[in-house]
Amino acid sequence: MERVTLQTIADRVGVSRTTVSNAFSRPDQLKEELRQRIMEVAEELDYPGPNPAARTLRRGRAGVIGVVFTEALSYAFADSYAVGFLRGLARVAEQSGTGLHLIGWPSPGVAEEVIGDAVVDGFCLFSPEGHPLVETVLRRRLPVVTVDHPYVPGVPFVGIEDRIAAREVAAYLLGLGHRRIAIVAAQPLAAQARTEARTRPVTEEWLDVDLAGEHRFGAGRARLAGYHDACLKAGLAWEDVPIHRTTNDREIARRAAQHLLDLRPRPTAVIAATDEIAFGVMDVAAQRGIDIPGELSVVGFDDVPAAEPAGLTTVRQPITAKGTTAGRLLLEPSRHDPAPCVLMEHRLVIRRTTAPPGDTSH
Amino acid sequence: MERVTLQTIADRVGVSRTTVSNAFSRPDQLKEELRQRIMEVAEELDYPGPNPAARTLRRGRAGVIGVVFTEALSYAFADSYAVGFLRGLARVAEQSGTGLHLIGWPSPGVAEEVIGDAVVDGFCLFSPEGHPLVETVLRRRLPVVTVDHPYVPGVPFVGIEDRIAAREVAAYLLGLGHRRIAIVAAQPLAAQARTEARTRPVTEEWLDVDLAGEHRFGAGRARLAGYHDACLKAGLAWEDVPIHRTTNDREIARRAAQHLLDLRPRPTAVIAATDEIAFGVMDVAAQRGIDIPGELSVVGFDDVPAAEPAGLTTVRQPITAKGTTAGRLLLEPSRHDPAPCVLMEHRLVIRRTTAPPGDTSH
DNA sequence: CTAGGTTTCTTTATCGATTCAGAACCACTT
DNA sequence: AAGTGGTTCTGAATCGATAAAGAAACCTAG
Repeated sequence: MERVTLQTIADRVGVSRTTVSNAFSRPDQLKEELRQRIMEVAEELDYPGPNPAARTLRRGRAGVIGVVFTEALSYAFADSYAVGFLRGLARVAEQSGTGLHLIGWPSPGVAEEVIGDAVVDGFCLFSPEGHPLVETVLRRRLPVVTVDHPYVPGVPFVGIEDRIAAREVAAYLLGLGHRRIAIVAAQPLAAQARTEARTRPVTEEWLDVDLAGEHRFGAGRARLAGYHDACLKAGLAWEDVPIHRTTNDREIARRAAQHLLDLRPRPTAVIAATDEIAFGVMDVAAQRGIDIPGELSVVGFDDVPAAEPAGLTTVRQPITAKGTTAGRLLLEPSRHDPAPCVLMEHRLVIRRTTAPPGDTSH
Repeated sequence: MERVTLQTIADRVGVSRTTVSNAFSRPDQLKEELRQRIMEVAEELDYPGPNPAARTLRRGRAGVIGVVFTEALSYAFADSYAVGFLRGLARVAEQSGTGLHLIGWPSPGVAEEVIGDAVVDGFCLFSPEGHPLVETVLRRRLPVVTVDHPYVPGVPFVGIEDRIAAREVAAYLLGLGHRRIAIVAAQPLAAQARTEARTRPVTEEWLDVDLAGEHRFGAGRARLAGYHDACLKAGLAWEDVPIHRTTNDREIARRAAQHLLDLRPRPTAVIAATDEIAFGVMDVAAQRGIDIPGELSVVGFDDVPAAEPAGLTTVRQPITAKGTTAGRLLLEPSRHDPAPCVLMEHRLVIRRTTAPPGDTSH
């Protein structure tokens, strides 16, 4: 049996293809009676409706936006920060009848092809710090918005002032009196691939935080720069601050935490570059019977939903609002001339995982 | 400036359009030297790569599957059960280079159009209990897999034995000695729309649980039927069991919980049809200073990630595995003849929110 | 030196719709 | 009778690529 198309129906009813097309897409363009007849025949022939690919090709509009993650999607769905962002993005997309096409980066090469083949009207790049996919996406010459670094000239941007926020949270710990502070940085997979294995001390290259315009680098790096600023100001030698890096994943972060809590003397505080990582640190502390905040203070970053019940001191940023803003930037028809660069608010939220350094006799 | 297509490049280089196409899609079909030259010209003309819509039209394959939710996406992303499912689905999709097109149902009418226009090779219907979108999706005549009810004849299905599992969890509570049990059922929005406002006693119609083949109805209904079975067996009059229904949303569930905890005598146990709802009940209990499990036992269903830290007694079902299974069913090339109906394992997980009825003097 | 096989590129025929300009018809006015 | 304006429908052109088959050039071996 041949495939049923508009033409099949047109022939059967005895009208032109155009008229059948109108019956589906512009019912007001033809007599109700004829439309009825066409619909009946369509039903009879089991016509599945106008082919979306053909329609998209002709119209030049897909009604879908692509959301590109730089890690595997299965990771992204485990990360409440990413999910919160999607929530916001979905809200505005749905309202305008726009679909969401999610693209992850499970392994090098796969996503490149998917991006090239994605039938979309624009892309949202989620936290693509230094990732090769950025290039792939830009080559499509479609509207793009970047979320959370890097700032690409000419491309709309949504983020927060990571460096400043990081400075605040580190300053808060220092203000409590902590001096033996350890850092768990979130280094994106892409950067990691370029250097060595995980959970090893951060390389100088990646750690060269003394740079202007950190927006051109990742959020991870910007936060690190902020921690650095605060330490410097408090008179702490940056060389004395142990730093480990890890992916933004609770389980993987645990490994880094093991190393840091093995240090002697043990740090009295750990700064985690994300909440997810902070949870990993707390897991290990709990497992070893280290009291938080009595023996160890922990701070995170992001204020994901689970942070509140966990009592985690962290930096709140408007996760969902980032999504809605990014969505609006992408869907707005107006051509912004200087690409907008939206910097959202953040706030230090003090909960129960931080206290002045206490019992540290180890 | 005119748009750049394969033809533009072909003309400029002086070869046929097909050759340029091959340069992009089948590099082995032409001399490396020529390919280089074509790529150079493409670069020069700022060609964004072969148009995906045109490509899809010609190839007849999109490399994308649609995932249809029956609520707004912004809700779905707040529901860890849905997110867990997506995680599993994403895993298998990514491995085969398949994209994910998410479609929600923010308000009647919008999704229908999006579904009709979705450039996909198949659909995964997520828990579409009695939802009108099922029809819309089926009309596309593409491969479909249904997750969690209803069972549509001829359509592959993935789920668990909701009724049996629900029976178990209710029987457990009854076994502990509870007699004043209240139920918070999860009624899908679609069914709700057909009846009245939320948080009112379930209508007889929806509640007519005494039916064979509950697979044809929703998971919500199947679970209710299971609770019913257990009560009946324990000699509890079904009429005496207060039931409220609500959406699967923590916040909305709180309202239902308010009503139930206002009852005098107050129930000693609450059966929630999902964990998310159970959390809502626990929120209200905490807010009113009702001790769990001392004064009130609570059980959920699903065992979402947050259930463990919360100590919630619940029914575990393989959330992520459901996603991978659904994905495989959809991506597998083989035509299953009798549509497969995969029933996965479940298990009652007893934690800290349940105990024999204790202090109930109110 | 030629039959047969490769490699490399071209030609022709779609994929399935939408757009846009215009034809045919109708009812009314002047 | 001719002009005006609307509705309803048609035909041709187009969206941007890929598939399949064929032609030309180039090897290779007998």
